[in-house]
Amino acid sequence: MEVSKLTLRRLALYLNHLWVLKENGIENFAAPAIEKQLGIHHTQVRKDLKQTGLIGKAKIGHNVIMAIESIEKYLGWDKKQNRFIIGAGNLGRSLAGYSYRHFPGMDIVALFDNNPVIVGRIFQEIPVFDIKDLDYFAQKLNPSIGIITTPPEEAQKCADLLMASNIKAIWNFTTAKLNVPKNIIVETTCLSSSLAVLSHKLTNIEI
Amino acid sequence: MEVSKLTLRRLALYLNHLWVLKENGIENFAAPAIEKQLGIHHTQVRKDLKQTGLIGKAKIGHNVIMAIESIEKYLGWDKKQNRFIIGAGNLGRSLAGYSYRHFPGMDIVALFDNNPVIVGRIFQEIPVFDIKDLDYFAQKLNPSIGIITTPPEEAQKCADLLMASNIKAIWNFTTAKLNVPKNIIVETTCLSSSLAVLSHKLTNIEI
DNA sequence: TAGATTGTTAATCGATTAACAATC
DNA sequence: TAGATTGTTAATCGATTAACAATC
Repeated sequence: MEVSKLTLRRLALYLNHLWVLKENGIENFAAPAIEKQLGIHHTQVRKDLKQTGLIGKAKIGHNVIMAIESIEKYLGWDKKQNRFIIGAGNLGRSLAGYSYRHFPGMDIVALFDNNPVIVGRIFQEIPVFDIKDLDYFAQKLNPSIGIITTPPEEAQKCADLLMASNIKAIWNFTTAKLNVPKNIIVETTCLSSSLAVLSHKLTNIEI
Repeated sequence: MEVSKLTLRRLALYLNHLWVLKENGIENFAAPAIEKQLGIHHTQVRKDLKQTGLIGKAKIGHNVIMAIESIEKYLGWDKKQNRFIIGAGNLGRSLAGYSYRHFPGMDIVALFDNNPVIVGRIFQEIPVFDIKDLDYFAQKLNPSIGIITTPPEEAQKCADLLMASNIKAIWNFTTAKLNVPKNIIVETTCLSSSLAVLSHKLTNIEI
């Protein structure tokens, strides 16, 4: 059966938490403790972990390190994968800087831009190449994901370029709706959606 | 009854789409067309719009401009509200640059940072102030939302400062779990959650 | 042992989709 | 008028929570 999107999102949250536990040298964790700390029901936590193949021990719970490995493997974050970012503006540069710590398996190897002032520069140790050379570098580095952080007007053109270079997954940070064939995976992160939730709560609390 | 978070998120998506229609001078739109373009079921679209008070006309649908106004009002995006960003790194600078076009009602009036190299500079026409002066500017500008874009280790400290300056809503872009009293509204945007969905799909399609 | 935690099944809850009469 | 679209109610679907026996 298809795993739920919501489970996948929660797995990322567990990981964030487990890394902190690991850093603090904590060996085991239990679902009821996660419920307290992250506000996710303990039964839900167990079901989510089970999806990744994890089996706990009664009274003890789960081993932190084994759980991290299991979740990372399940998400495909256990092996290095090259990623490209299209659009070397502030958002692109910001994502280029996310370290293994927060995005394991997320190795940005190149930024691309069409602005000659930016092309050739280096941000967070990642070089900015000319968008015209995307295909050349794609052949060389074989990236699995292309991340689009351009203005929305450029997004479709960038998606087309990525697909032409045989990239199968796109992480879209623009508001544009991308037109792609069914075999291409697109995940759109719309920041204004999150703001909508916050804003609405705020206006209603003030009444 | 409480409106669903999912409805609020979708309302932001409709807005993105409606702005484009408005720019193209289109007067009316219908739910079945939205379904085609955004992949959201037409019954769902009508229910969501109805939440904001919109009533359509059979055979015609809804007026684009009226719908935009209704959704913006519902989300509290119809009136100017000052916002502060804590953390003037790339992500903070990026958000500072979001225009009214994508984030109406989202007026960033100040960035704050503790890095003396950055304090005093201006990004996207927004000045960076010293975090020590947060309270002074909060009294002056009365911001409704504080946006945290610092490293996760600093996030709780920033949240405490925001609350001390009487800010009631926090948009948290870090992986840290913030400890706040119930009357404070927190919305956490976890970028790695979206990546998790994409990554998992990618690993499974390759099998 | 006693009791905390596990995994699983059943019950509940909420969200999405289907069906359909009303309407412009 | 005919037919596209509306709003609403009912049916379905899926996700969350409750209950509980098993276990370490």
